[in-house]
Amino acid sequence: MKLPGYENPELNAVFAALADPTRRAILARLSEGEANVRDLAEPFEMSQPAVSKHLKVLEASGLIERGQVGQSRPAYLKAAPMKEAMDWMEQFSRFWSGSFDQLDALLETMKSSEEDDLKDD
Amino acid sequence: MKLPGYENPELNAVFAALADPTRRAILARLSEGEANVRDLAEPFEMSQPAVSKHLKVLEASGLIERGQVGQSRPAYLKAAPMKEAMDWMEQFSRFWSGSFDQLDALLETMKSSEEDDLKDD
DNA sequence: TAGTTTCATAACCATATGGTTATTTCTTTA
DNA sequence: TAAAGAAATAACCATATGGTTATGAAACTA
Repeated sequence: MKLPGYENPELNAVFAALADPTRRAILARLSEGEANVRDLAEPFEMSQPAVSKHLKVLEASGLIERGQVGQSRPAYLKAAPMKEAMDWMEQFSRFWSGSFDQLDALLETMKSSEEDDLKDD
Repeated sequence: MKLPGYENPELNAVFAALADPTRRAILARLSEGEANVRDLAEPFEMSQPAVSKHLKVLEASGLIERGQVGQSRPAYLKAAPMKEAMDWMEQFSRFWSGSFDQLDALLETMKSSEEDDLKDD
C-alpha cells in the first residue's frame, strides 16, 4: 500500500498551522506586507503573547520567517511549504474536476453485492 | 483589514483533518477505492475505534461520506472541500512562483529604516 | 541613566486530540 | 434462535493547543 504524504512532519505542521483562523488571517495580512507583533495583535482581540505563540507555530511550519529590525522582529511570508501542501492535495484533483467521484466506486460495490445475493439463488 | 478565510469553520475542519498523517493516508487509500473500517484499520498499527474516530473527523470535515452495505459502512471520498482549501491557498501562489517573495518587502523596510537613521544626521 | 517599547518566556488553565480497552448495537449467518 | 462480525460508543488517559496574566530581556529614547 502506497501512503503518499504519510509520515511527513512538514505537511503535519503546515496543515496544522493553517487549521487556525487567526493564523490564516495573519498569513493573509502578511501577504500584503511584512508586519511586527504589535501590528498583527492590533486587529485581533488577543494579547501580544498569544500572537507571539501563533507566530512561533507559523515559523515552525516554515510558512513565515522573522527578521530583526532594531527591537522589532517583523514577520514575512515564506509560502513555499504551502505549495508542498497543495502538491499533496493535487493527487485528489480528479475528485473535484467533475469527471469522477468516489461515490461511483461505492455504488459499483453495492451493485456487485446485490449480484452476489442473486447468485445465491 | 481584509481577512480572507478568517472565521471559516469549514476551512478549520478541512485543514485540521489534513494535519494528521493517519487521516492523510486514509484519504490516499480512499482515492484508490472505497473501503470499510476494517480495511482501513489493517495497514495501521491501530485499533478499530481509533480508525472510526479518524473517519468521524474526516466526515465532519466533509472530505468523506459513509455508505451502508449490510453491516459494513464503506467510506468514500468527497474531495470538494479540499478544493475550497486549495482555493484559499491560491491567494499566496505568487509567493512561490519565483517572481516575488515577502522577503523583498522586509529588506525594503530595513533599507528605509537605515535611511531614517541617516536623516537624523 | 532612567524610562519606554517590543517581544519572549514562564506559569497556569480549560478544552481538544489521539490513542487505548471494554461494551453495545445492529446485521448476517449457521 | 444463537453465534459471529462490523462498527459505534463510552470511559479513560496523556499530551497538545490556544488562551490568559505576570514577568524578563533587549533595544531604543529622552
